This record gives sequence, structure tokens and C-alpha cells, in this order.
Amino acid sequence: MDSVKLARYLIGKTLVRELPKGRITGRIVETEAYLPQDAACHAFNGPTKRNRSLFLDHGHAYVYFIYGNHFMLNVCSEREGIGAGVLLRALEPLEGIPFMKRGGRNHMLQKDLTRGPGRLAAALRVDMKFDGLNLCAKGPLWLGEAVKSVGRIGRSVRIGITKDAHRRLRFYERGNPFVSGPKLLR
DNA sequence: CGGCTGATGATCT
DNA sequence: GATCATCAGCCGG
Repeated sequence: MDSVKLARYLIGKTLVRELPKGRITGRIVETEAYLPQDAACHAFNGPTKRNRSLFLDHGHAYVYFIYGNHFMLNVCSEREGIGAGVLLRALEPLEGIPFMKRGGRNHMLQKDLTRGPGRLAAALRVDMKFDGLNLCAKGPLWLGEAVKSVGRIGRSVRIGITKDAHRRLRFYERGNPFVSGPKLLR
């Protein structure tokens, strides 16, 4: 498996969250690859209790908690034993928008509900209980097929990191209003 | 719009 | 004790 290929491949695919009361779906519009031999990758210093699911086979989930507030959802991107993944950074909401968790107040704009990795996870109620889940099998959280064609894919440096920050491993659908990050990188 | 800052807690040194 | 793959709120232009 090639992590960069997976990061590109995931653009346009759907992410599905099954809730007891209904379903949330979104179309992935922004990803970042974290490679083996990449100082920014959580697996860079070898397995620990926190990052162990990043070493699962491609298609499994790696979820972690950061900044005391946010969960980040990644898709493992290499074969079992190799720590690498793709961070899901933004979705275009498709179904179940009323179920999406709003950020504290009612006035959060709909376009911001799934824009950015922390808000994406909050909207889909992704937390540590999904760490290690196989996302390729239908269940409470899984990856589905693309529902429409994908526009031109842009590429940039990754957002919010300091190590290996020059590597251009972020991918996004150009011009899509649900892509996060500074305007220059959309 | 861009830029800055504090919140908040797990993890690792 | 420092770091951190973020975000909302606030400020100035």
C-alpha cells in the first residue's frame, strides 16, 4: 500500500456514521498522508500504547485525542506492522446534517460543521471507541463508494505541524467550500 | 479577511 | 514540564 495513493484515493469517497436514530454521511474532500520515515508521523519513534493501532493493516482506524478537546480520525495506510496513516481533515456533508454535533452553540454555520479534523470528528461523534476499527466493513463507522465525480485535486504542505513541515502531503478537492485551512491552500 | 491567544488533558521525557 | 496533525473568540484593517 502506498500512503500517498491512499490519501488521493480517499478524496471523494464517503464516510458513513450509523447512529441509533439515523445515518450521517459525508464526502471526503481533504486528507493528509503521514508516512513511515516521516518525523511528523505519530509512528516515527516506534509503537507505543497510544499509536499502536496506526500499525494495523490499511483500512483500519487510528483515533487519538489532542489539545484536551479534539479527536482526530485517520485511516491506516500500510500493511500490518508498518505505522502510517491518512488524516481525514474535512467532509462535504451529504446526509444527516441535523444529527451533526454542533460546536457548543446553535449558531455554528453549516459549512463549518465538518471543516477541519476536530469538527469532522465531533460532527460524526467519533471518539476513542473507534480506535482500531476496520473501516472497510459496514458498521458504526465505515468508508463507502464515491457518489459523484471528483474535481481537480490540489496538493500542499500539511497544516499545523512543525516536523517535516515542508513535505507536500496534503490533498484536497480544489475549490470545494468545505476544505479547511487558509484560503491560499484551497 | 488574517493574525493572535487561551483552553485543556494525554503522552512522553 | 513540554509538546501537541485544533478551535472559538476576539481584535484590527
